[in-house]
Amino acid sequence: MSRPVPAATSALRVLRFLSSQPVPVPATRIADAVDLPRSSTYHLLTAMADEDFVVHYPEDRTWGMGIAAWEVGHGFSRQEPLARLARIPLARLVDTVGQSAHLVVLLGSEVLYVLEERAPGRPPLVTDVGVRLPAHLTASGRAILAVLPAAQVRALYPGKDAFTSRTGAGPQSPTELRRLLSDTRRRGFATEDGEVTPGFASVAAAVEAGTIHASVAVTWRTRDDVGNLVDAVRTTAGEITRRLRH
Amino acid sequence: MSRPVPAATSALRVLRFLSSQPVPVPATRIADAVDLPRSSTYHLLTAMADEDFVVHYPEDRTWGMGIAAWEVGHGFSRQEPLARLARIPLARLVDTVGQSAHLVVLLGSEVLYVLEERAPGRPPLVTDVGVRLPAHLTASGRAILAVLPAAQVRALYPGKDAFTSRTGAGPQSPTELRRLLSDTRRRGFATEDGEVTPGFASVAAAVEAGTIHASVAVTWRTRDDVGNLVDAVRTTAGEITRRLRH
DNA sequence: CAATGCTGTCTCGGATGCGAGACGCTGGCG
DNA sequence: CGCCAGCGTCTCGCATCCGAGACAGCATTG
Repeated sequence: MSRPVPAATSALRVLRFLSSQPVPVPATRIADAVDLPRSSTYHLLTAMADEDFVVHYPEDRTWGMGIAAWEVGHGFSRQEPLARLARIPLARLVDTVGQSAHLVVLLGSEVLYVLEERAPGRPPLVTDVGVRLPAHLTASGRAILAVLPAAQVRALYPGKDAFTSRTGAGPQSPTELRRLLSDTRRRGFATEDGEVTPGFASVAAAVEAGTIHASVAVTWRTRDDVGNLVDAVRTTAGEITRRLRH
Repeated sequence: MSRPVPAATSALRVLRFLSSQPVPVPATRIADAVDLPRSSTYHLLTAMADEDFVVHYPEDRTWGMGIAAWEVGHGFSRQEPLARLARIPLARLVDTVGQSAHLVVLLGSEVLYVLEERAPGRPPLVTDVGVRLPAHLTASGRAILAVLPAAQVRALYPGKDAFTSRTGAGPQSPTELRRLLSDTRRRGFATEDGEVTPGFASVAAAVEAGTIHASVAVTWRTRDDVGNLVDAVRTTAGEITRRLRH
């Protein structure tokens, strides 16, 4: 087994904690969150500030994210094949259907929004990039779950307790989820209507390439009249899949 | 003076190095880049992988950025007032003028692209988010430099050597730059035509709020006929400035 | 003005993380 | 096939980093 390297681990945890906060926070809060002694926290924060990963705002005695953290995040997008290759097809999809689209990956039983392309005139970023949502409530998540082996879905949703809900709608038990996913498989795409945000609906199709579990989705206002989006979404998912396989 | 916390510093340097690489790299390259002993590098990488900041690809023996690094980057965007507040005005600007727009901040004598809104039908991301370019060549950079005190501009561009060029165009000396910036100040906006990418031109206006040095720009293909963009760009810059001041 | 709570700095001794180095493994190449 | 370069793992002893705690500055409160 490998050595712990606690200082490095703490630094990374501080970064993660800070990134989850909407605004800069006092040092004591960081120390509590990361479970680190006071003095070590200050030493650590100072070192991180030297590297521009955190910024100290002396006037209001808080610490926040630094520019280097931001650059690192975008380094990931450049390096990650999925984000790199999906960008252009996703932009084309938005131009074709005139609605906002996004790309998500599965992270445990949640989906993480990795790319978003806003359609002109729409309020930007309904579901913001970087946000996580329960997979079983989103069209994107359902599209991914539908192509996973049944055993893996069972492991992610062991019982009724695993089923949170935002609006009361959506599956409430493993049985309901199983039925939903088998419908999805039969149709070849996933849907969601008002289960994430009332008044908005989505369709999604999975991107399959080896170990990568992702999906493409388009979201629109329910009251808008949208044409047939399904084919465009499936085509885009297919194209991203093809690109990932070279 | 503060204690070094070398393990944390090394971890951050590894992150920074990895984020600058277009693809995952072998461990030895990382060890060289960060100037760390081999065995320590492996311990560090393992610890970072445990926290999902890096990923090990055993099949091709390389290490790349992990999902946590990405999340941290987007935490910054959420936390940073500039990125948070500029998002919506920038989207409106793109809808108004029908061309791609972006927001940059000054970092030394370079500009860093922080936000980008693509216009429909345009190839996405001419100048990608996260990219740095020499400030004196871009409209965005010139807009910022034009509102800085002369002494600060002199400090950033001490002599002829500071003036790199991509296409041969652009200022080559402190004198030329000074004239360019005084023109910019008189006009109230900055321009650039083919000096970053041949065939593309931009206009930019500065965002001024205390210590923040940023600007908004619109870029278009020279051969396209675009109407009067200047007013829209200046209005947007003004609105972001107002939002930053509450 | 005194009291209080909180932030940031500094010191110092002991535990412990760190780096040198050896070893086994694998895949590429002649 | 045999060789070799480079990758990943492991051990071990010493130097060094870490954490307890004391202290000083600065608000805010009564």
